[in-house]
Amino acid sequence: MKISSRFTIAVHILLLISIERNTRCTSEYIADSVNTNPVIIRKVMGKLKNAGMIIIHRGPGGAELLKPLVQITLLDIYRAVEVVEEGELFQIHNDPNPNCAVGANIQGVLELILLKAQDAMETILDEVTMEELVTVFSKKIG
Amino acid sequence: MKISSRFTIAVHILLLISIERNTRCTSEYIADSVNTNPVIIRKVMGKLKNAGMIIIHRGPGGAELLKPLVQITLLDIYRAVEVVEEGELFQIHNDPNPNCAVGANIQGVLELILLKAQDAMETILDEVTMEELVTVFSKKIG
DNA sequence: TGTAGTTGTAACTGTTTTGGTTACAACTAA
DNA sequence: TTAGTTGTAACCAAAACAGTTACAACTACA
Repeated sequence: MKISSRFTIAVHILLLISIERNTRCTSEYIADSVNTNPVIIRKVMGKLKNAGMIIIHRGPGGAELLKPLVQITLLDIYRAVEVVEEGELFQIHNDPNPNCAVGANIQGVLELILLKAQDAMETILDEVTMEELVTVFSKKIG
Repeated sequence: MKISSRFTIAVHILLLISIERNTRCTSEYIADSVNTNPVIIRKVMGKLKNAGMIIIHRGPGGAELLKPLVQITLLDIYRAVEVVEEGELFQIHNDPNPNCAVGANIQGVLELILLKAQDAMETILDEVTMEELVTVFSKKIG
């Protein structure tokens, strides 16, 4: 099981838009950097648009940020591309036998712990902003 | 995307074996409590056996714990049933364009953060032992 | 020594997700 | 008007998941 690469592709897209301000970032241009199909890029960008992060220009193509980089965390992107449903990282087996002491109580007991685990993971994502990522990249690129 | 219910099924199995010490926990008996097919149970139990957590009796059926409950954490079980590969919770898109500044560096930068996020999640699982879970259940059951 | 009951495993099914592709209508700046 | 782009539908192949049937191999016990 892996969390879909839609998430890292979305980060890639936002980085390109943020760093290459002078380039018209069309789906084709971005697809070449990500190394995938332009349609994949358009689908992901559509989700970023729905989340209010970017505006996409239809005729001439390209996109721009709608929010300051500091206000976009990795968690925001993760949510925007819907790679993991809220509170449902772990699939708990459904319909355990309610006539069994274990079956009747396991869902409630595990849910608490598993939500906590998911939350710990998502908190790390929430602590990283696109601002920080762009800074790291700017230094690398020089 | 969801982490396979193999994980919570494995916890369910270990709880049954731990709590119903006087019952011969065959795959059929357990399947009735989990509410699934006995073959599913046998497959998961096979993994718990491979991890050295239980011993399974072939002829008469049933299984017993091989480790003290304190020495089995939820992380141990999660690893035993192989629901998420080590350090690969997040799928990073492969082959980004190395001729692009973003494409050439994104993997390295993201990997660090995503490993940290995965680790935070798994740490929570590591903090819960089967001993604690059994205690919670014993109180509920009374 | 049979035999009943159980495990281990192979082989198959249907469903969902993922990543990718082709095709094309709708849009817009030049 | 048109060239280039977006948005979307409609596919495809591969993998993962959960489930099921079938059956050989095993073992306690009558």
